[in-house]
Amino acid sequence: MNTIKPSSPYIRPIPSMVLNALHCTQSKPNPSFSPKYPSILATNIIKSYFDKGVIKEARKLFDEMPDRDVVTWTAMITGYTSCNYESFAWNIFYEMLKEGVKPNAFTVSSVLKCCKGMKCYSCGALVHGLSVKHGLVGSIYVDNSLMDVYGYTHRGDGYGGLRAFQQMLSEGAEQSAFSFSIAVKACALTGASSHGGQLHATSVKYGLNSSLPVMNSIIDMYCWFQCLSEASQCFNEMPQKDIISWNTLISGYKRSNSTMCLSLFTSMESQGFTPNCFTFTSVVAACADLSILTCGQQIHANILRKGLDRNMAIGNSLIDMYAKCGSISDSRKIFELLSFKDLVSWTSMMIAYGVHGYGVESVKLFDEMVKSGIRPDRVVFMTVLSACSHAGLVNEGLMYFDSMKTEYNIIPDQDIYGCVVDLLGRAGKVEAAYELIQNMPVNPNDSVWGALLGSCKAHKLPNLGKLAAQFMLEAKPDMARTYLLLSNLYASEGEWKDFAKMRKLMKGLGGRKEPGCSWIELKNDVYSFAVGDKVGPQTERVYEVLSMMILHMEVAGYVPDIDYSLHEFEDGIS
DNA sequence: ATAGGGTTAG
Repeated sequence: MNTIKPSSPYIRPIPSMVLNALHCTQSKPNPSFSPKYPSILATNIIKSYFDKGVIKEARKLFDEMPDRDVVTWTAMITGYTSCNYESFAWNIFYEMLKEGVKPNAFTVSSVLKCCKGMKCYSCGALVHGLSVKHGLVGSIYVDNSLMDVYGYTHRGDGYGGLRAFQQMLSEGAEQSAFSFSIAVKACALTGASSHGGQLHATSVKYGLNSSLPVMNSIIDMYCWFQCLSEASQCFNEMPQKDIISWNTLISGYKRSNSTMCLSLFTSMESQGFTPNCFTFTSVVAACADLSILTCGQQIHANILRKGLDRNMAIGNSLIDMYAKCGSISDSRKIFELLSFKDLVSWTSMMIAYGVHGYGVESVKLFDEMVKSGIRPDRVVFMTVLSACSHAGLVNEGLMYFDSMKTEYNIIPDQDIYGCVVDLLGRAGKVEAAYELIQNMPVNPNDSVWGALLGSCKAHKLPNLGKLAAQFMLEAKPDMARTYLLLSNLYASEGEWKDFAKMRKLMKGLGGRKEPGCSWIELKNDVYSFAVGDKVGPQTERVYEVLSMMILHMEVAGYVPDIDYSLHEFEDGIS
C-alpha cells in the first residue's frame, strides 16, 4: 500500500524521552543510553514513518542521523520500496555501497524486492552478483527473493508461469490459494481466454473459489479478457466481497466502459464500502477518459475529504484528468502539491504540457526530473521527444535520443523511432527522417510510417508520401485515413485509376470508421455532437455563430485543411 | 529491520 496520509492526525506523538534520546548524541550526552541505542530507536521511527506513508519525515530523520549502520540503510530501502518509491530505494542502496557499508541478507532481499518493483532485471542480476560476492546466497530469504525476481509471472511471462503451475499439478503438489491466484494472474497475462475458464473450473474443484484473493484474481482475469459479463457474474455470485473485489471490477470497467465504471463506484459507496486510493485512481481515470470536468472535480472533493490528496497514485491520475479536461493550471497545482513525485508524476505533467502546446515547458520539466535523480524510461523519452518535436527543438531532441541510448542503455523501439521521425519530419528534414527509417535496426511499423507520411503531407512531398502510405497500409490495413490521404495524393497527380482503387478500398472500411465528435459539459450533462448534427431549437443560432467564427479565422489567415474532411462529404454526413 | 497471492497512475 502506498497511501500517503496527511502527517499530523495519523502519527502517534513521539514520547519526549525518545526525542531526547535522538538528540542526546550531539548536544547533551545522557548516560542512560549507550551510543548505539538512539540509532536503533531512530531506525524504528524511520520504519514507522514509512508505515504511515510520511516519507519526507523518514528521509529527514535519516539524513540527520550521525551514525547509520546497515540496519538503518536497510530500513530506508525497505521503506521506500514498500511505498512504491523504488528508484529512491535503489539510490539509497547505491549510496550505501559507496559509503562502504556491507550489505547483509536483509539488505539484499529488500533490494531484490525493489528490483522486482522497478521491473529492472539487469538490476536484479547485478544484486545477484553482489550477493554471491558477499556470500549471501544460500540464505532462504535471499534465494526466495532471487526466484521472485527471476520468476515467470512477475516478469510478465504468463506461459512460463502456467507451465510451472502445470508441473505442480502433474506432480501432485499441494495446491493452495497462493499458487492458484498466481496461476490465474499468469493466465491473464497470456491472454488465452480458453485456459481462463478451465482454471476457474479447477479452482471450484479444489474448493478454492471461496478464497477472496483467488476470486479477485479470476475477476481481474476475466476483465483483461474483456469478458465483462463473466467478471460481473463472478462478482455478483461472491457471498462476500472485499474492497479489492470492488476495485478489481471498477478498474476492469474503466478499461472498457468508463460510464459503467462510474456507476459501479456509486453502488459501491451506497453498499457501505469506503473507496481507497486504488478505487480513486480508476475513477479519476474514468473521468479523464470521458472528459467530464465537473464530475472529476466532485471526486477530487471526495478525495480531499478523505485526506487522500497527497497520495501519489491519485495525484498522478488527477494531473492526467485535469489535463484531459482542459484545465492545465489545475494539473500544475496538483503536481506542485505532491511532496513526492515519481516517474509517472513527471511524465503525466509533461504530457499535460505537451498536449496543450507547451513543448518548451515539457522539455524543461524533463531536465528538472533527471536532475532530481529520477531515471527516465522509454515512455518519458517518448514524451520528451514529442515535446521537442512540437516545440521545434530538433537538436535538443536528437540529443535526448542519443543520451537515451548511450547514457541510459534504452534500446529504441518502433515507437521511439516514430517520435524521432516525427521530430525530423515536422522540422522539414524529411529526407533525413527517411534515411533514419532505412537505417533503423528494427522493422518500421505503422507509427514510423505514419510520422513520415504526416511530414510528407505537411511539406508537400507526394512521391515519398505515396511510398510511406503504401508501407503504412501494409503495416495497418484498416486505417481509413491512410486510404484517404493516399487517394488525395493520387488525385493531385492525376492518377485517377489508383485514386479509384483507393476509394473503393476505403468504402470497404466504411462501417468500421468511428465518426468523430465533440462534446460540451453544461449543467451536469454532457452534450455530444458530430458534423452536421441538429442540436435542437437553437441549431440555426449555433451555425450562425459557427460561420462567424470561421470568418474570423479566415481573416486571421487560417486555411482549412480539407484532406481529411473529404470522406465525410462523401458519406453525406456533412 | 528480512521473503511468499488478488486491486492503482504516464
